[in-house]
Amino acid sequence: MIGPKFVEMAANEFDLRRTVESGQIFHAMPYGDGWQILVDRTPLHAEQRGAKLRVPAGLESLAREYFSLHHPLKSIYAAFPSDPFSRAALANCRGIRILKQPKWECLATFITSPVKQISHIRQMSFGLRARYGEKIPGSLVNAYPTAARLAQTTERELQKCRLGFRAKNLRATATAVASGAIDLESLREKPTHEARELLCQLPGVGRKVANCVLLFAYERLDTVPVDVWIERILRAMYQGKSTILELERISHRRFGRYAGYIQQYLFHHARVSKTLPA
DNA sequence: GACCAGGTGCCAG
DNA sequence: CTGGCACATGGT
Repeated sequence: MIGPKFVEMAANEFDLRRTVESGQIFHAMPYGDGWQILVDRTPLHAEQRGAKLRVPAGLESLAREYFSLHHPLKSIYAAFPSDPFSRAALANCRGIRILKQPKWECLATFITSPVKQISHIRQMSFGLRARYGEKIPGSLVNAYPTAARLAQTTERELQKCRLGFRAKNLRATATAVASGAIDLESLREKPTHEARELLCQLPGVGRKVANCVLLFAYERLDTVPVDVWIERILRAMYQGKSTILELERISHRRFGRYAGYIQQYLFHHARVSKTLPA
């Protein structure tokens, strides 16, 4: 590709394509032999060749942090359960890493996610970016709109991005963030349960969305967001009638401190293979 | 045209 | 605390 000089970095136990297609982010663009991912306001063009990752010179540390190249994948693999479905998930999803996402973008995106397929979440993200996001030179997509910008819109305006009943929640939460009623940065230093409690006070944020934000933006790798897929998987794995909350607790206890990672592999494997545990 | 999608909030029992 | 339902939109 023409453009800035590329440098190679070591990236063992990393699968770029699987990672960006695993339902964590919704705006990665295929580009050249790799992907362009707008990380906050920095377009990150990454290509993978085996255990090497090629990124533009100067963006190595951004790439290391965003792709979480410091996570101990070998230890995480070792924590996987030994049932056939979990082994198959590991075999087929090896190399997926939990990204470190910008906090507001992650929160806002998952507020738009309830009862939507991943392709629809992608469409809403692109719509919001195109209408309200800052243009970034060299980027295929606009930045995710700031909370302040979305706080200025009206619900009717937001509906043009086809958000449906999510528009009201997104606008209200944008207002809470923009006004300082909640400080997303300060959640970083709080225990997970306290951070979750604060997030759940926001309109449109329940336990599942809060857990996605904790896992994908706050590096709480033991957090398990239980959506319809994970619910079906866990019900099959641990037969017996349990509430969603109980399923979350069971998996947290059984999977351990990387439960969120294991959850992500089970989720992605179930989706791509269209199978559930026997 | 029913049915479902990375849920949440609210209400009845 | 638990189960049931509405909520917008788009794709099989």
